[in-house]
Amino acid sequence: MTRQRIVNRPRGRPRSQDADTALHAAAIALIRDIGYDAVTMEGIAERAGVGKATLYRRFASKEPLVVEALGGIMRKVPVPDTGTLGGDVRRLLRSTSIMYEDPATRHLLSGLVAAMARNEAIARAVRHGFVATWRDAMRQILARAAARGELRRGLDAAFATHLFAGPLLYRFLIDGDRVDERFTRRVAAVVLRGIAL
Amino acid sequence: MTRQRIVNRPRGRPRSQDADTALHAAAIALIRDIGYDAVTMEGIAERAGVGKATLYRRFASKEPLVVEALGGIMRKVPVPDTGTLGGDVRRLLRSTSIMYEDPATRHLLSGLVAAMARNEAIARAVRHGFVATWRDAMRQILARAAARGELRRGLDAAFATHLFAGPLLYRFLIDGDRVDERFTRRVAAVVLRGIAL
Amino acid sequence: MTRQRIVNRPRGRPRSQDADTALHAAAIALIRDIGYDAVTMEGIAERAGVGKATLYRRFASKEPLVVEALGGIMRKVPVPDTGTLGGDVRRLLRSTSIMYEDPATRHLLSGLVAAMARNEAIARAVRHGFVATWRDAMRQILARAAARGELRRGLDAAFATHLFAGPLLYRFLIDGDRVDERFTRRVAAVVLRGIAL
Amino acid sequence: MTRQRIVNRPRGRPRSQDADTALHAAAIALIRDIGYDAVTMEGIAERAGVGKATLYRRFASKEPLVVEALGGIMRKVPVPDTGTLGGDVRRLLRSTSIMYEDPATRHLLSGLVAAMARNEAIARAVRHGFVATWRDAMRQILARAAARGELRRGLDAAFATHLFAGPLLYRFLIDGDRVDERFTRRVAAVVLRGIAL
DNA sequence: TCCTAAGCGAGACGGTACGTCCAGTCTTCGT
DNA sequence: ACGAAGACTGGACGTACCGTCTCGCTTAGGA
Repeated sequence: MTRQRIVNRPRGRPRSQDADTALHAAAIALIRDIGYDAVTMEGIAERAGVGKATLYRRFASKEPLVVEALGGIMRKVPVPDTGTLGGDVRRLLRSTSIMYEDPATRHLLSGLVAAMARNEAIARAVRHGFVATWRDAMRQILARAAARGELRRGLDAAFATHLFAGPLLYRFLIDGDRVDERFTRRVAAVVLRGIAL
Repeated sequence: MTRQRIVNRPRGRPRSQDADTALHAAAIALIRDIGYDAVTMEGIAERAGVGKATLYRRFASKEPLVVEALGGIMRKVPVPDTGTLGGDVRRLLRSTSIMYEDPATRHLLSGLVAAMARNEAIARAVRHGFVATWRDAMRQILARAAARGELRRGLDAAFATHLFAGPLLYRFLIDGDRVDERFTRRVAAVVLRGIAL
Repeated sequence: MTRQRIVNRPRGRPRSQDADTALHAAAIALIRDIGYDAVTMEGIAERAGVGKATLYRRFASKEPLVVEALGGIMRKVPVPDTGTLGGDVRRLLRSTSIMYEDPATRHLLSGLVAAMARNEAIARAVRHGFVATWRDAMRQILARAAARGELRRGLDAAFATHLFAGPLLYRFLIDGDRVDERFTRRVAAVVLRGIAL
Repeated sequence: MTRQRIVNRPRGRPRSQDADTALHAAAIALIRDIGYDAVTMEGIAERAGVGKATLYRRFASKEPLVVEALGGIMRKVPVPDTGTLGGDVRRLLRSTSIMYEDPATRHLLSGLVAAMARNEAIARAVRHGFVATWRDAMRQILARAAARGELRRGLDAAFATHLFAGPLLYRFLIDGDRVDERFTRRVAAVVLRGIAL
């Protein structure tokens, strides 16, 4: 007896991978060139050399497109392992702040936060992507510190994320200031002292 | 010789105060009803029963209008004075979180953050308004605590604002979770310990 | 054991000459349902259960398809032979007018004239089809009348067609009125008198 | 006592006469350049230098626009008065045929007939415009001929229109042939004989 | 009491982008 | 090799807003 087909075998011409790639690239390029808000679906399609129908077949609006496009850019948060809690936290905050600092991604991020604030689907996607990744990194750092006896066990990683990442977000988003190393070190120092044994 | 004009004495029919009021009200109402992004200048003018020219004579775009309209709503952050640093901070955070919680202002705030992220003029207005007010409240609290000897003098109020308000912002904006009293108390406790003498 | 598929049998190759039939039927049906202009190639293909490529392999546009589809409908103009010129003409005009009157073909005909007016290929096809047939019928009638001595020999059949069929066309196309028997009789009477010996 | 306002005083900015003129001109020009069917609303608006909204505010589709635009072109059918019925008819038919012949209006006319065949509103407009004018011309000619005793009184002008204009229409629309003077003279001769006293 | 300037609501203006639909072509899978 | 399914680019559709510009009409202060 032959194995049963999984399900829903696609019929007709399959979707072009090239079109996806071109759309992602066009979206990123346009956001950098003219800013998130000035980007239009029409402009993306044209820049990508893709018909509007093809674009709309994939993305109902520009937000999901941008989320997907950004996925390839800010996917990785390297989990540091310096041997000490303080070293790990400082390095994690710093690598995050560098992302904020990068003029290339700067506008993308603020635009993305804007989109999250208004669109629940975007918000969910980001939460399950970058945000979850960050929190997991924090969880590992805390777990190792606990294993070394630097910290009590069971400290809430989500709460630690709020404490460490919140100040950076505030400075970036509300103040519009640079999130430099001096700032991340001060945040790390104060919060680490606050959550110490 | 004729009397010198003081300055730019207005000529012609003065601007209607009613129109301003109606525009503010219409903007707020529409944001609550259909969301910040779906609000259009056209819609505001119609809802306010005001000509579009009248609207554009006052506001170049919807952001300044919304900022002004919101000014009347989130003007006051009462500066608590409980006699202890901890009490003051807990009360300040709590009153802030209540604003986040209020379903009435919730959408307004996220929409405003969205606007800040994309529009420098809005960002400036908000920074010089609500944000500055909050930081001043923090400054007073810290000063009183220092005067009581609870805290060292000269602690950076802006930095304290990042530490206290940042986690709330993160939770509100990124997680989309309720900013309840338990959360504000935990933030207050950790950060106070971190900045303690 | 191979189970027999009840429904949703995947339609593959066995459809060759059925496709033509289905396309004709779909075209006719759609013209009646939604009108000539609202008919699209896409709609015809879908209604016929035929791929668009299959459709385009047969017809470059909807006009040739419609012409071919209509061929089966308005193929025959019976050449009357009543024994007198007047009888023949009256019968020919009447049978033509009945075609105009038929609510089923009415829209098809006006749509076809519309297509002729704009598309030379359609025009040629119709001229070599229905129009030529009609003129030949007229030629036979005139020839028999001449043989009977009712009419001079060599009367131009094309011109007679203009004289007899033109008024019907005008009434049908321009006035949008019914082309009833009273009308065809009056036309026959006047024109016959005009071309009499 | 002051006179009452008539009615419905217009409010807001009045519609621009320039836009109307530009739209008419653009429609005519485009039909001549690329043919009736290839003309799009978008193209008309662009050629006229007019916003699409302005165009759609005036015309729901291109047919009414074309009808209106053509109104200015084929308004006049000069009613001939040569002193004899034959002279009048020959002149009327000839001036009509010249309109058919004019390469400028040729496409317009066939496109218009196409539109009539499919759109009742267009058909009505044309019937009450050009068609009615032509029939009235015919009526005057017949009346003068009757007054001169050349013809019996009360001959149906509409029917005469069918007889005279129908053959021209058929030749123009179905055959696609030139409607030259020889043809119009032959038609005039036969039909006049057919309706003679 | 008029005059003049700037206000007012209404709505048309030239534009841009929207999201949908269809044209005509191309690609994959299954028969 | 053919046929269905459905992807592809391209472009018009008709709508909604943008920000500007007339309209006819207040509404004030100054002459």
